[in-house]
This record gives sequence, C-alpha cells and structure tokens, in this order.
Amino acid sequence: MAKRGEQLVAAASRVIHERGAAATTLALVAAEAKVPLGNVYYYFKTKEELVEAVVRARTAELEAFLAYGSSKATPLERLCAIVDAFRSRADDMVRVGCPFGALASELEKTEGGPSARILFSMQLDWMEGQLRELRVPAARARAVELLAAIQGACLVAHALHDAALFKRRLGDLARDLRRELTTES
Amino acid sequence: MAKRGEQLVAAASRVIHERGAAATTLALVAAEAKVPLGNVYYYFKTKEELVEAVVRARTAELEAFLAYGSSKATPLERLCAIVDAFRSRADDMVRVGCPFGALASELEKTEGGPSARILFSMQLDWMEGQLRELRVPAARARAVELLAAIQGACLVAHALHDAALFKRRLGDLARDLRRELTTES
DNA sequence: GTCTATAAGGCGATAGAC
DNA sequence: GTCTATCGCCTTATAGAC
Repeated sequence: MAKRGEQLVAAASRVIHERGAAATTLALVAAEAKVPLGNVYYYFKTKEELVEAVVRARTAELEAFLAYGSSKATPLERLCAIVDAFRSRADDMVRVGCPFGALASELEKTEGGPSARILFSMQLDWMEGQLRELRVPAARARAVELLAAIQGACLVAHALHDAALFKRRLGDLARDLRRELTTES
Repeated sequence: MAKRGEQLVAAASRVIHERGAAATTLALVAAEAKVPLGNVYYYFKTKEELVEAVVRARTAELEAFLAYGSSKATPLERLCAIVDAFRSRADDMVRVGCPFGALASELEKTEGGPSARILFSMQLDWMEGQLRELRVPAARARAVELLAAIQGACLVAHALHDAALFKRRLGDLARDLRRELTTES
C-alpha cells in the first residue's frame, strides 16, 4: 500500500486540473500534498512519471464514470446519463476545463512525453457500443459527433466563462438524443 | 512601419501555434525571427505584451477569415464556406490545434494574463448573423452548436492524431447545414 | 536601434544526513 | 523512508557597449 504515493498522485491530479500539466511544478504538488519537495522523487523519478501516474488515475476515474452510465437500463438512458453527468459537473468543467479532455489535448502537444488520448478513445468505444445496441447506422461517426459536441461545448464555455451556455448545450444534446432515438411503441 | 516588430509577432505567432503560449520562450521566438534575444525587449517590454500582440494578429486573421465567408452570396453558402475553410486546414489543425480555439482556451487558464476569448465571440456573432438572416429560430444557440461542433472535432482529432476524422466530421457538418437550411423552391 | 553579456529567480533533479 | 540543502539549467528581464 503506497499510501504516500497515492497522496502525491491525488495532489498532482488536483493541481494539474487547476493549472494544466505544463504549468504544474513539483513544488506546487508537494505543497498541495503537504510533503517536502525532495520526497516526491522517492516515489517518482521524474515529473513525467508523476504525470503518467495522473493519467492512470484519470483513466480509472473515467472507467468509474462510464460504469455509472452502464448501470442504466437502456442504451439511450445510458448515453443520456453520461451527458447529464458531464452537465452536473458544469461549474468545475467551465472553470478549469474537462478533466479528461483538457489533459488529453494538452499532453498531445509534447511529442516525446506521456499521452492521455486513451481518455478519448475509451469514451468513443463506450458511446459507439451504446449506439450499436440501438441499431443506429454509422455508430462510430455518431459517437465522434457526440463526444466532439460535449468537448466543444466545454471548450467554448470555458473560454467564455459561461457555465449557463454549457448547461444549455448539454441539455439540448440529451433532448436531441431522446428525440431521435426513442423507440415509438 | 515597425517592420522588425511585425517580424517578431509573426515569429511568435508561429511558435505559439506549434508549442502553445506557455511553452513558448522568448529565446525560441528570437531564433525563429533570426533576431538576438535582447532585441525582443526593445519592441515588447514583457512576454505578456508579445502574447497580446499575437492575439491582435490572430484577431485580424480571423476577421479576414470571416470576411472570406461573407463574400459568398447566401447565408447558407457563407456558413458552409467557413466550415469548408476549416476543413481545408485540417492537417495543420489536427497536428497542432486550431489557431483560434487553442489560443483562446489556453489563455483563459491564466487569470491575470491576456485573453483571446474574442476569437470565439467574433465567430459566434458572425454565425448568429448568418442564421438570423436564414430566419433560423434560436440563432444564438445554433451558432454555439456549430462552433462547439467544429472546435470539439478539432480537439478530438488532434488528441487522436486523426485528420480523416476531422475531415469527415466537418464534411458531415456542412452536409447537415445544407440539408436543414436549403430552401426548397 | 541593435547587440552582447549577465543578473535574478524558478525549475527539475540530486546528495547525503537522519 | 523522510527531509534539508543545494546543484545546474533555463527563463524572463536588464545593463550598457556600439
């Protein structure tokens, strides 16, 4: 049980969420975790290793996030549950960006370093699965459309500091999903 | 005519586009502009001032970009022209991000510094104007939907290093616009 | 106006006492 | 395992010769 290591990863995840990975210094992480700076290097040889650990932690968060969606009864309810779950985090996402999308996009800017694109591919795979179950044609393209709509809304709302814009757009997204995909009985 | 100053802004804009504003150092900009480092400070007192100049340059680029769209005959053609213009820049946008969106979102992460959200509000205003001319209800919300769709597609495609995804999504976006907004005669 | 040299401070990373 | 002290480098910014 590497309790101290987990504390550091949790602290690093918070600081990175607030400031971005590039602007996150190990001194800030150490202060957030209430650990002396030098101690960080006992658990992580480099800053890059710490960022990789944060990516793994975010991946686990996303798994739990999607598992919550999967707990709903129908594919349509599952998709709407995920949209609503993003919507319920609106204030945080608009203030500092999406904990999955902001990290995934930022880390792709540095070629050699760690990647977090799995945070997008996991969501696409999960959404595609739900759409396939609904017999929606071009399920992969529709998954891309939905993920891009969510991420784009977050990006625009974040830059404009407009949480209401994000909530409205995600509400419309869930409404459109229900309209199009509800099986008339 | 501050020729040297314009060279520096152009060089800074290129470096920021490639690496992001935070990772851009004045040494890199000076090298890109083939100017000694110390000389940068004759034209810009601080790095922040240089970034502000880059934002103004991008704003002018966006104005020209939207003016090109405005040159088309009908509002529908104008909207599609902008979508197509983004699409024609796909390789660059997928490799390093949107020159407008990436800058706008990154600069909002640092509170005290310069802002580039005008790059989003200009696009929203322009799109809203076209949609209004087409008598589309909830024109502002539809403008947000379109801008978010473009920016989200760029973000996802960038993180996944998948230019084809971006081109497909923007092609679908233009097709959907034509389908919904074409006036049957 | 242009350029060289360098200051001042923050960063990742290490050494070594405890 | 934990912590203090510090190294070496890079960054922004300045001083001052030309």
